[in-house]
Amino acid sequence: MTLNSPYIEVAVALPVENTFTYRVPETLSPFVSTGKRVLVPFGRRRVTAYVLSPTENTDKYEIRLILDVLDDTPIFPSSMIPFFKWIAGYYLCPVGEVIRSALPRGLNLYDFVTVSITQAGKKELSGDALTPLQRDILDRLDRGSCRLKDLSLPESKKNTESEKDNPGKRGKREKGDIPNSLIQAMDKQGWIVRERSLMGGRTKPRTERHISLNASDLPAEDLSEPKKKIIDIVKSEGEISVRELKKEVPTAPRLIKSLEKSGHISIFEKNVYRDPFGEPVTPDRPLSLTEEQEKVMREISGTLGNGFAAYLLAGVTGSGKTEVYMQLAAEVIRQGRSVLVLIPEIALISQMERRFRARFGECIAVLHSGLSTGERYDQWMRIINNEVTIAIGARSAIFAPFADIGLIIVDEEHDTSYKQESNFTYNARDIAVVRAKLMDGIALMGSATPSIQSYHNVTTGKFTEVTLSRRVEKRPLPDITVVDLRKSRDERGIRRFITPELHHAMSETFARGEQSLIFLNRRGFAGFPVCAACGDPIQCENCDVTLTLHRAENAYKCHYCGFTLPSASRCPTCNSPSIKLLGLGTEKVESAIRKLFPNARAARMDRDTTSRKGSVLKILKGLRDCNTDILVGTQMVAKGHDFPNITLVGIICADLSLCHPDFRAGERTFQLLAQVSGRAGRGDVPGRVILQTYNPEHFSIVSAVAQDFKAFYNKEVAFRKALSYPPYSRLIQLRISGKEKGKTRDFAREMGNICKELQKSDESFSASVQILGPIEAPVSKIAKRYRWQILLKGLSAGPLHRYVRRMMARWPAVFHNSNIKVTADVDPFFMG
DNA sequence: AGCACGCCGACT
DNA sequence: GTCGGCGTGCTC
Repeated sequence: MTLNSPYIEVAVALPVENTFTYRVPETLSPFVSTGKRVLVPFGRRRVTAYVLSPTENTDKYEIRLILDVLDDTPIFPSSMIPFFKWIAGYYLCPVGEVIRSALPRGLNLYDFVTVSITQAGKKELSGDALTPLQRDILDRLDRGSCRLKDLSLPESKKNTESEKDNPGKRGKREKGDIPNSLIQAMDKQGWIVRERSLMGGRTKPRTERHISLNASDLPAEDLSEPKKKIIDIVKSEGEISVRELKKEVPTAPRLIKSLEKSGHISIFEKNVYRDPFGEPVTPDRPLSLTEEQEKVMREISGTLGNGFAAYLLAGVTGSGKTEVYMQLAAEVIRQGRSVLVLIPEIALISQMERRFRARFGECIAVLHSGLSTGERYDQWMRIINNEVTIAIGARSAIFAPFADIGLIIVDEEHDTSYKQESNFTYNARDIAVVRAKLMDGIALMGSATPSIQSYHNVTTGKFTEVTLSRRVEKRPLPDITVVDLRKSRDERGIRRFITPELHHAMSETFARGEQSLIFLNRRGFAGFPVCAACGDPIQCENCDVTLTLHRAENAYKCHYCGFTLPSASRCPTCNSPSIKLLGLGTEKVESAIRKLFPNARAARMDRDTTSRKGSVLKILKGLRDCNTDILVGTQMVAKGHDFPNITLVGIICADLSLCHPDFRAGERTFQLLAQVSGRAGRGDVPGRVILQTYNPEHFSIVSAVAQDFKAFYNKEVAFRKALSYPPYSRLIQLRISGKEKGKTRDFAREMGNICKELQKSDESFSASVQILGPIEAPVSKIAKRYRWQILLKGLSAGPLHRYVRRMMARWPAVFHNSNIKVTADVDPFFMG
């Protein structure tokens, strides 16, 4: 596309609200188009910006020229711009930030400052007119120039190391920042110079050396045998990479040089895609559908191509949702449009990707956090270059740069990993519906345990419900037994959490040669270590939480910031050596099971055992090959994996997720229990579930036991309505955090006053916006930052969002304060 | 995000 | 009296 106006509207890749107008010099004009990145002067820096559209000069500003065009082809289609703008508006985030987070990492160029020493500075080093800090800086620069940002780092590193030696910690070491004024002064003195240069753009296409035969057909007779072989291969292949060639002729890299010299072949670099796929899969064909599947297919495919529609596919585990997804996808592709499939983060190596690849072959891109930056970039470019029609991935795949999308599938739509918690917070499930709407496509959300939000959308007519209520091959649902943990309260040791009922069931299962899955939603060994002498819990230095003992690592660990304390430590309060280990985690359960079943092969699956790449696959393989009899795990085991030989599921304590200070605790508990239970008996053998709980009469647990979603929904929704929580209201949480306890508290209170003031100032706000707080966050300190929060509740999204936008516009400094951070979390998930 | 400008406390 | 801290505001 060529621009007919020399002016363009861009969004800079910085947290800046506005968009900006630049002029394109004639020389660059043919290369600029919507969706490309350009380098622009911004203030006294150069930054990367995204071209949004051509525009007119408004004469309001002095318009500057763009410096360069950074892309050969657009890196996002212009049809995505309304989507980006919608997200920016809804999630109260600058559009440049939205685009930056959507694109592959490591593409952008940015200015940075390097500092180097001058001759005058070197002379000064030998004198004695310097302060120690100045001397230190010049001394380091004398050994080599460095980035301004890195200047303060090496020394503080030394400090931490020396301080690590003595266990008497509590050292207050801030990151030894060097004041900018000092650098400025030294620049003035002429001891140092500062320069700006561009950095970044490290993510690039990978190239590989290829060879091809030259047109002039030179005789190959008098060549050596290996050289002849190379010529033969290139003759039949046409063009081949040196890497491939090496497999046939190991000495090829040396030989091709002389072949090039003699004019037989030419060598050149060619862009290649990095291959993120694991082992190849064997192709399959569409299965014939059950009557139920057929009905769902007919209902949805009948509306394909007729504009926007949203469906909630409520399908029990094992009811064959994936087959429906695939056949719908095939239909959409036949209509010439693309398909987007979102899956929960944890199921990266899920069956979904394998099954889609088996059906659709090479026309699939994958986008998930397991990819390297380069692989991610390549997958992105395959989509941009129209080489694929389907993209599968975790939440960030919602930004896959297809120009036209006919169908967006969100599998396990209730899953909390669709909510992004860092950077700008979005919910991929929610914006999937938005993107489908903007594209006139179809959003299809599937789950065995739908979220309250989505089911509510069904009752209001926003979504259409379609159901798969029967398991394929008519496997029966598992039989669930509830064990009241209050009755085993007086037991000691292992018996307290592995009740006789569970123990008995496990023995039987093991004796029959079948597998058991033991679920506990907490990792580590003991989650509540307490000093036996003074009774104080062992707490994290940086966070307001109790540490968890991890036996395998011989350390107490903080699950929020990663802080560790050697397990041999004494009580930090009273220095007593005896620490009682209360609470339990998967590690303790695993060791108890090894004691109870010395002959069984036990394994554990949680964040600690799966941190290394490939370890999940290994654990799953152990199960599949029946090399594991008992698997202990956290919620990781509840998600998306097929365990065909498991006939018993044991839930150690169903209540753990119930006691969070969060209105969604019941919903999460129900989903987790229903999902874990669904893991039992997927093979030919019916499953059995032992569910241990302290609250056998809690409705989340009762309905999970009955596998009755509707019963749960009706109770839960009544409670939400009574307290006016979502889906009967909208929430925005303002999070306030700072390093100083008192200042953070004062700031939060001040902020609360601002909120109230704004609310009173406008009648539309006083009627529609409620302010709860400020209160100290349930976890009052994380990573040395004190946390407060204000919850804003509105009966509808419009006024609530307008209210916060007004606040951000009127008190911008409040949101861009250097010491105290305020962020707005739209539709918060975790209230902690 | 950076970077400049502008206003108050502890130093010559 | 100035130096230098950081709160506030702007970048087409």
